[in-house]
Amino acid sequence: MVGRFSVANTKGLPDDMKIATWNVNSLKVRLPQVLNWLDTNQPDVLCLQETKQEDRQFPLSELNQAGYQAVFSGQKTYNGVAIACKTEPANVMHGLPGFADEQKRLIAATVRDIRVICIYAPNGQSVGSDKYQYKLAWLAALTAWLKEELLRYPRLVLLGDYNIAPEDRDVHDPQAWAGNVLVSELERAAFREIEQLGLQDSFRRFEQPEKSYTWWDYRMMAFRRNMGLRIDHILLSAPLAKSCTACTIDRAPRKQERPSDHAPVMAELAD
DNA sequence: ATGGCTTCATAGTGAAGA
Repeated sequence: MVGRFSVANTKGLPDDMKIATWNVNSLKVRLPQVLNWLDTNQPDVLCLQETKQEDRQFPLSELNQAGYQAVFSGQKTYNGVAIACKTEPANVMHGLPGFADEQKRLIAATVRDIRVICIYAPNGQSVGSDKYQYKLAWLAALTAWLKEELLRYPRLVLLGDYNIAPEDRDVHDPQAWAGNVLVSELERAAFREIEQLGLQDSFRRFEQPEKSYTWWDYRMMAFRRNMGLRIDHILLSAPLAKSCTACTIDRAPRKQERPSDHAPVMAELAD
């Protein structure tokens, strides 16, 4: 499909879109890997989470040199989200409307004709904790807002670190994790509510290897033993899901020196 | 075994992540 051009496309851009997400666990530390990954994979859009840096530190010129524009919403130490894209982003929005929050967890922009929403959902720490309640409230506010956003932008992708493994097959050891944060029934119900808005998990639209995960603990040699969770997702509205030709997890960066604990996920769209 | 590792922070008796 690469290199296909449509008559209607006056900018001469291909109709294909590669849209990716990666929790980098500090953009400062991971920038060389991010630039390398962009160079190798050439996505049209890369959403980043846990950039962990204030906006004035954001490596905009490095990304520009790599051929990407970027919008970002960061803070010191924690959280932080960004969208890097090859074309001009429009209608940029920071945070969840109506949800007062110091934590930088959402940024949205229109790239070409697609509404891109980059999220870093709260971790929740432990079931029943204050942070767990905050996670559920954040997800509820996200879902309520998405309902309107989908009316404004029918071609919409919601991607990022959801901090939810939707099903037992997304968990390396479902018995050990049962009832834990990231897999608890209320979190999974919140994920299904998002799906019920008409957003489809692009990864599950295709045949996938068993035991496919996007996050592995740094400890216990968890990556080598594939003790992981699938918690990073790319959800597509119906018009985009129809044109999705692939969704893959790229484990290669997790094998490198000083990796993020998350792997990138990428979806490919074709008209 | 509530640990293990990594980051950012500060110099802790660390905090948080997932």
